[in-house]
Order: sequence, then C-alpha cells, then structure tokens
Amino acid sequence: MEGLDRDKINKIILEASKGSKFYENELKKERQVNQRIEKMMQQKAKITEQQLQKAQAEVYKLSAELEMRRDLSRVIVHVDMDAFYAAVEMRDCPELRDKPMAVGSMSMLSTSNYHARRFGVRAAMPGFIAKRLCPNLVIVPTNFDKYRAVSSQVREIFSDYDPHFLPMSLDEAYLDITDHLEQREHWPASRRTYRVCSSQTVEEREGQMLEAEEETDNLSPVLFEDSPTVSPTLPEPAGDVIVFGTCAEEAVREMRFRIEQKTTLTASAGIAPNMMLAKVCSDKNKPNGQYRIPSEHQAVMDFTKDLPVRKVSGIGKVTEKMLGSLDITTCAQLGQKMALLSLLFSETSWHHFLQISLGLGSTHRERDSERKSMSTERTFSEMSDLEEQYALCRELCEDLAQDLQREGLKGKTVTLKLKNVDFEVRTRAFTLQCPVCTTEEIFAAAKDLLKAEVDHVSPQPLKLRLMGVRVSSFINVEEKKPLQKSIVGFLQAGGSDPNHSQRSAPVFRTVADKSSESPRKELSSETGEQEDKPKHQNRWVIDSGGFRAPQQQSFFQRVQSRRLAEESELKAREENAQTSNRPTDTKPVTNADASGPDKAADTKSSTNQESSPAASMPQSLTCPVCFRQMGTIDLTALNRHIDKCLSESVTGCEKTSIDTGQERWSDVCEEKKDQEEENTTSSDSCHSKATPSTSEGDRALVQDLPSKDDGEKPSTSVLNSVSFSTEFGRGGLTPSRPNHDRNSNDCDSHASDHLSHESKPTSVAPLKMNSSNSGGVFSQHSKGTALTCPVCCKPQETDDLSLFNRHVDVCLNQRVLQELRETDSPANGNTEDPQHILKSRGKSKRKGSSPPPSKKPRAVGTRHTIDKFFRGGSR
DNA sequence: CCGCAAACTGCAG
DNA sequence: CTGCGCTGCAGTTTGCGG
Repeated sequence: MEGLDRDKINKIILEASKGSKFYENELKKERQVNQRIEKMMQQKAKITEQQLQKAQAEVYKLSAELEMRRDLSRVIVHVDMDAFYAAVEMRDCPELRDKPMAVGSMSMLSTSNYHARRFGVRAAMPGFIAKRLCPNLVIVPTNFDKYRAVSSQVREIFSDYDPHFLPMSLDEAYLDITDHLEQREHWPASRRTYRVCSSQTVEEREGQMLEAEEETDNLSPVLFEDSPTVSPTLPEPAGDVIVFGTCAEEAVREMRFRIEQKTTLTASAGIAPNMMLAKVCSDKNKPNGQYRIPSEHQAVMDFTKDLPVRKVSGIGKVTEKMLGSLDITTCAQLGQKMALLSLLFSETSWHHFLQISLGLGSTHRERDSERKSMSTERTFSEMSDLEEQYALCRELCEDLAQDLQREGLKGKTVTLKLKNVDFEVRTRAFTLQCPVCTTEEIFAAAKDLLKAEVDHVSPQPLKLRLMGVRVSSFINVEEKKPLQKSIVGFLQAGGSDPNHSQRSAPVFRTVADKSSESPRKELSSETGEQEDKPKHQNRWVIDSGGFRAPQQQSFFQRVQSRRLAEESELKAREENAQTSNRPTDTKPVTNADASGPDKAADTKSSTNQESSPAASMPQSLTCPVCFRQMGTIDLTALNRHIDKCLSESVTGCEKTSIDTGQERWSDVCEEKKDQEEENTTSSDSCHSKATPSTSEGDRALVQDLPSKDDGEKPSTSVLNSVSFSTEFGRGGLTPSRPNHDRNSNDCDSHASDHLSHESKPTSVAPLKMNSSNSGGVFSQHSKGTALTCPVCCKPQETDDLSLFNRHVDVCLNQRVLQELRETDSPANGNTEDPQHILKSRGKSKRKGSSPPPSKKPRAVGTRHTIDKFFRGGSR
C-alpha cells in the first residue's frame, strides 16, 4: 500500500508553504517563542542553589497535599469516535471506503480517514496542501446535520452507562461509570448479553474486516498494541451472542460494541481514575481500541512516567517547546524539575505541571460554566475597500446580534478582530456602559473601533483577510434565585385555576438553559434529581409531572443539563431556520436610528471619552409595564407608551387586551423598521436620524435623565414613571423581551435580578412564566381550552400561549408597579443608579471567579488551573 | 499597591 | 492556478487611575 515517509511529508509541506505570507508569519511567531525561551534561560541562569532548595521544599509540600487528596475511587472513561466525520461519510458512501479521503474544504480539513493519514493528511491541514501530499485525496464537504444525528445515537448509549456524561464535542465524551459498575456487578448475565444483529450484509462486514486488517498492517504496531483483555473488535457473524463481563474493561467494550452495532462506526476509549489520564488512554489504542489504567497508585505512576508531556491535553506546541528547552519531554522529567519550573513559570502554570507529573486530574465536573463571550468572524480574500469593510462589519454585527438574541444575551464589551493580509492579528475592544445585543448597538461600537484602526494605518488602506466581532462581559444572571423560589407560591395560587390545573399541575423546574424542555424527553431515565441544575443558573420553567424544587447537583449531573441545553439549542436553531420570516416586531429597533442630532454631533466633534462608542451609542429602553422593548432611547416616546400602559392598568387587566397591545406595538415597529432600512443603506447615516419629534418640554425632561455619558444617578426631578423606566431600561436590568422570538425566554433572569434588589418577591413571577418555547407558563393546555389569567382571574380569549403569557406579564407587572408606588418612593433607594448596581455586581462576580494575578514573568497559558481541580475537591 | 480594561497568546476541537 | 478556519476559554502582560 502506498504512503509517504515522514521526511517526504515534511518536505512537501514545507515546499507548499514556503514563501507564503502565512509561512512568513509562522516564522515570525516562532522567533517570538524563541525569544521567550531565551528570556526564560536568562532567568534560569540567575537562580541560586538556595532558591532552588526553597522551591523544592515548597514543591514537596504541595505534592504531599495533592497526594493526600488523590482520589482513585472513580472510574472515568473517555470515548472518542475514530475519525468521526470521515467515518460517517465513508459509511454513507461506500465508494469512499478504499480511497484516501478527508472532510473539509480546500482551505481547511476537519479530519481525514486512516487511509489518507498514511500520506500525512491530517485534521487542521489546508486541503490544497493535503492534495499535494496525496493527489488522489477526495475532499468531502462537512455535513454537520449528519454528524449530529449520529452523535445523538452514540450519546444515547453513553447515557446508559452514565446519565450525566460530559460531551466535549460531537465525537467525544467523558463518562463516570463508577455507579454503573457497582450495579453491573449484580446484573444477571442476560442483561449483559447482546445479540449481534447488524443491518449490514455479511459481505459488507467482511469488507470492513479486511479493511481493518489492512490498516492494522500498515500502521505503526505501537498504535495497535491493545490492552491484553481486548476482544476482537468486530462483531461475530450474525446470529451470535456475546456476553460481556462485569469489569470496567468489559463494560466499555460492551459500550463500544453497541456503538458499532448501532452506527457501524468504531470508537476508542480510555479508562482511568481521572479525566486527564482517561483522555490520554483513549488515544493509546486508537483506532478501535481501548486502554485502561487500573485505579492503583503504582499503575498511575508507571503510566505517567514515560508519558510525553505533549500528549496531555492543555500542553500544546509552545509549552512543549519551552519545556523541551529545559530538557523536559516526559512527565517523569516534569516531576523532577518542578522546583525549577516553580521559579520560571506562574503559579497557575506550575501547579498544573505538578498535577500532570503526579498523574492527577479532575475526577468530577466543575460547576457548569456559563458562556462568557460570543463571536463571529470571517476570512476572505484581500479586502482594502473601506466601504466594503464597513459593510462586512455590519454584516458580522448582524449575525452576532441574531445569535446573541437567540440566547437572550447582552454584553458590554465589543471587540473587533482584524487580520491583515500578512496574517497579523489585531484586536480592539471597547466596553460600554450598558449591555447590548442588537445589530445597531454592536455596530455602533464596532465601526468606531474599525475607524480607529483605519485611521491608525492611514494613509495606507487596511488590507484585511479576516474580520471578526465579539461581545463579552455578559450581564450577571446570578443572585436571583431566592426570589424565584418565592414566586412559586404565588404562581401556584394563581395556577390553581381549574383551567390549567386539572390535567396535571404545572410544574416548575430549573433548567440550565431556557429551551431544554423538548430534548429532555429523549432521555431514557427521567429522575428528578438529574434534571435539577446548579443554583447559579436556575430558571423556573413549567413542565408536567409535579413540583420539583431546585437541588444542588452533584458530580456529572450538571453535564447533562449542559448537553440538554446544547441539544435544545440545536433544535431551536433548526426551528429558527425554518421560520425565517419573523413578525415585524421581532427586530429590536436600532438605536443609532433613534439617536438624536445632538448625539450625532457628539460623536463627530470630540475625541475624548465622550465620543467613544459607549457615549455615542444609544441604548434600548424597555417598558417596565409591558416589558416590550422600545428599540429607542427616545424617552418622550417611552413616556407616552408607559402612560398608555399605566392608564390601561388602572382600568383593569381585561382592558390590556393582548391583541390591541400587539397591534399598537407592531405599528411602532413598522415605523422603526422603515427607519432602519433606510439606515442600512449607508453606514454613515446611523447617527443622523432623529427620532420622531418631541416637544420642547419633553426634551428638557430627557436631558434631565441620566445618560451613559455621566453615569450619575437619575435626577430626582423627573417624573416617577420616567425615572422608573429609566432605571429599568438604561440599567440593562430589565429583560429585553424579544417578543418575536418563539425560542427566547431568555432574559427572565435579568429581570428577577433587578427585582431582587427591589425586594419585591411576588412581583417576579411573570418573568419566569414566559419562558418555555411553547410560550411558557401554561404550555400544558390542550388546544381550544380557554386560558384564565392567574393574576386577574379573567378568562382570556386566546389560544396562543405567548400572547397569554404576555397578558400575565402585564397583569403581574401592573401589580408590581402598584406595590412600588405604594411602598417605595424615589427617596428610599429605588432610584439607585442602575449603572452603579451593575457595576458593583460585576465586580463581585469577577472577584469570585478569577484567580489571583500572577507575578511571575514568564508563564504559559494552561487550560486547567489547580484552583479548578480543587474547587470540586475536598478543600 | 490594587483593580480594571485592553491587547495578546495558547490551546482545544 | 490560487491557497492555511472558526469559536470559545483561560491565562499573561501592560498601562491607567484611584
């Protein structure tokens, strides 16, 4: 069988890249790394024997501590599908089976089959280079829908062994099978018996068998050195029955067998006492093999001893090189040089190194982390035209805004990323006063950043090959929980209405992500605890079945929630794609449109802080009564709108007819939409559009209000209702309610966040209610059933749950307003500057989550910090 | 000195 | 014939202002 040797491969790759801009940049990066190493060596030269001894003592101490905490009680499995994308494509297209093929494009490959790997064709290699290595290479475009489908099949099997398994990607997951093994011990053989019933024909299976043998012959023997106990990888002829044992190896073998039966794809697995080792193990007998490190101290140390550091997840090319310059290539050497490393690297880094050298890793999941940023970027052929660049920037903002809104996120920091034709990357960031999520808001910031960069290089034009936009610093959604619990009682009282309680009482559940109801159904075991989510992301959602209070999750439980969220997100996306035409009120109206002429002048005239994107960027206001996003900062318009809302509240709920409300709103939106469309034609016009006229008196009122320019407290002279609305809207605490998006129930948490400050427990209810996909609260009702509002107890003439929920919102918010009017005057703290609240909150969050800054000069980025490992541990 | 934001880097999949 | 991705996280460095 043909193939290429390593030298030849390297030579071809070099020749293909040499002289290119990319290559030049690579060389430049390499020189930078070398400089880093040089600096490190200089430091090393200065280290005294005494320092080293002291450091050694510290290392010993920490090692002992870590050793004491070593947990060998868990059996962790890392499963990795073999050449996943390629394998799926080969399965579905038999002609590809005996050809070298890869999945991806001419510019980048995602993966390649084992056939192609013999030519040096690898993942993350550009297709055109792969073609030089292997001219016969077939490149198949990616088909993620297909991979997702297969992935979910595989995950179903995973959940039989660990319902809380942790998926890392479509083709990879960690499982904790400790509990499974305990149960399995007592299982009768019949429960571990599987019949080989493949949909494949015998010939097909034989063909596969041949291929497997073929590959085995051609690949390095080390790669295929299987664990002693591993049984033949391919199923026996049809009709046969396989009985798997009860030990860990047998359980994993059974799992792999089932995967292959179900998908005809093979997987590799690693079994070890922690995730770090399991991951390394899964690679050991790839493809279609498994390897186990027994849960014994000596076995772990034996394995770790000769393990190349590069094999460990988190040690990349640069770290490998830096360690290599200190003569460290294996984990044993890593351990021997820990004292030195502790003097040369940051605390975070050397702690990580120490863990690796001891063969330690996490044995359970850290708490589910929330998303920290969202971005989109695009590579293209050289672009120097300014107009084009701005247009692209806007396009990216648009895409990003859509994604943000889909997840109900708003962030304060906008980052622009640029890569020029020389592959030099620059990022420019700006942090706004208020969190944003709409196209116009993001673009307003991004275009200023772009302009700054254009100015910076002028008179030369910016020659770009990539542009990206990122939003981060999402508003804190924590600290809302107690209140959310308190709403339960309230809602239950309301929910006792026969109309929706008779079938099955509405149930509150906490979910990690808003839209996770549907996928949950697919899961095999539906125990209560497994659905409960960690505190910090509790959201109440109605479901059928019975009331469940939130509980702390243990171990891998959170993982499942994350997976559910992922899956549901996928679903949501698909749904979104199908319903491309949104109602007119969906698009949050742009801010730039709404900014008055004075604003425009502001941005253009000055260069100080005031003209920064934050200052020039108007924020969107949200009506505190009906919670609709105004899409404008025109306070006059908002006031008028609130007046209407309030006057309706006085006359009673039934008057706040959902229908009329919507009509009115869509009228407003039509207006705004027109403006927006006009504006999109020219990026410069963004600041030049004034909102619909305002009277002089109104204008005065507006100017009295706090602006993001000063961030001061609102003037006490403003009308009650206005200061209220300002607090809600400007502070970013009110959920922006994209009433358009059926999938978004998003921002409820933010609202309760706000209300928690107000100490108005009962008032929070409605926000939680409009969450679920189907419209929220009473998603249980059957078609045609009349719905009765739990607040005003009036039957609603609508079948549409989202409308109904909105009505409930309105009712409840009117209650809130009433209560606030009765008990709170602006003087007793309700007018506290929302900016201030946000800011202090942001602070406290960061404090909790970020490790102390390191003082060490040279450090390597490490993915897993020791803090993280400890967090889940006994400390 | 601290805290923060910005800019940049490394890493994984 | 050309020609090296996208997303997200975490960590480090630097400069600023209190």
